[in-house]
Amino acid sequence: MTDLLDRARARVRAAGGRMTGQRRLILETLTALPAHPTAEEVHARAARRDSALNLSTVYRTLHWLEAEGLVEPRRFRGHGRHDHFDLAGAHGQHHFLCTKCQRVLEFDEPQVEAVARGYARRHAVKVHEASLVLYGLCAECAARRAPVRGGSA
Amino acid sequence: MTDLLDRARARVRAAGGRMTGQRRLILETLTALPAHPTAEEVHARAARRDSALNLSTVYRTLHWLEAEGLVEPRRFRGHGRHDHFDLAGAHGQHHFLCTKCQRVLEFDEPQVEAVARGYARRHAVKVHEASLVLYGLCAECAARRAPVRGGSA
DNA sequence: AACATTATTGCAAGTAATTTGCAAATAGGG
DNA sequence: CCCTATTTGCAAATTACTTGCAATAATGTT
Ligand SMILES: [Mn+2]
Ligand SMILES: [Mn+2]
Ligand SMILES: [Zn+2]
Ligand SMILES: [Zn+2]
Repeated sequence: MTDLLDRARARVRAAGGRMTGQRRLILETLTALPAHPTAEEVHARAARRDSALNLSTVYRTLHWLEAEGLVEPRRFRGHGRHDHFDLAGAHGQHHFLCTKCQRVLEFDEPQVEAVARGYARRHAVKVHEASLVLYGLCAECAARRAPVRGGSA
Repeated sequence: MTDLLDRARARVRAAGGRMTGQRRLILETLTALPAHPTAEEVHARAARRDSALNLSTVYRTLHWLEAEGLVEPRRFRGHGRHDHFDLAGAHGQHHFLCTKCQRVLEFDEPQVEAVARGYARRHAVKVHEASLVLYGLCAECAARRAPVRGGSA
């Protein structure tokens, strides 16, 4: 978990940048929070430790982490127009999104990488990342919608 | 292609709605345009035939089509924060996005549906749609970046 | 340890891409 | 042709960031 902080520290130095208290705090917050938090969520949680932390600093840090490949931004249908930020490597790479309750579940699936490699070879392109999103009904919503055979009427 | 217009007409009637000239125009524009146009692009093209058409009408129609399952909204990294709208069924279901030139290529890949079915069974969820996005360098950008073995120096 | 240098931050104002309220327009049934 | 609920055009509002700038503060230097 401090692995992220270490990697970030290395990138900062390599670029002649500075490891500030805000960056440290945001990095720690990112590892403490559940998957794909929004900038607001990162800010709200981090502000519990430093109430002076500004939301724009959170955005700037998130974008810097994205440029360094340590964080991956995501957008989900039905979640308004805000971005979500996932720590690269942590949690699953793919997502299942319930179109009824908007719940987002993460998962990994090696087969997807195989599909990506196949596409890359056939089209002479390089693929650095593959992201699969499945849309449907989660177990609970599916059960509530198709209530046992025979219905409740 | 008028297939879309017919399906739309059916949904309109079913909901006690009206098939206006604007809706007809937007539907025709959608089938005439290349894949995943933005609302602005749909508006610009449709306005060539009806300069009074308002952008908000385009948005309203696009969202109505989305609710009817005839159009699927997409967001791509590196494309600012605007939405793109794909006709359901037309073009490929999956996308390759060049992170250098931002080009977006569409493709189909049956294996992805297989992955989706597997996930659905193992997690007791229903999957209605699967969307794979590959990020990398397109053939041209890859060639320009890795210029033959030996380099140009 | 104090200094100098310049990356980073906080704050406020600005922007892009929609979204919404509302009065005027009109599709379609009678 | 009328009626009237559905749509539209227009303008104002909103969301989710993004940016300019003066004040701060992290690091290398003395
Ligand atoms: Mn969300
Ligand atoms: Mn675009
Ligand atoms: Zn659900
Ligand atoms: Zn390219």
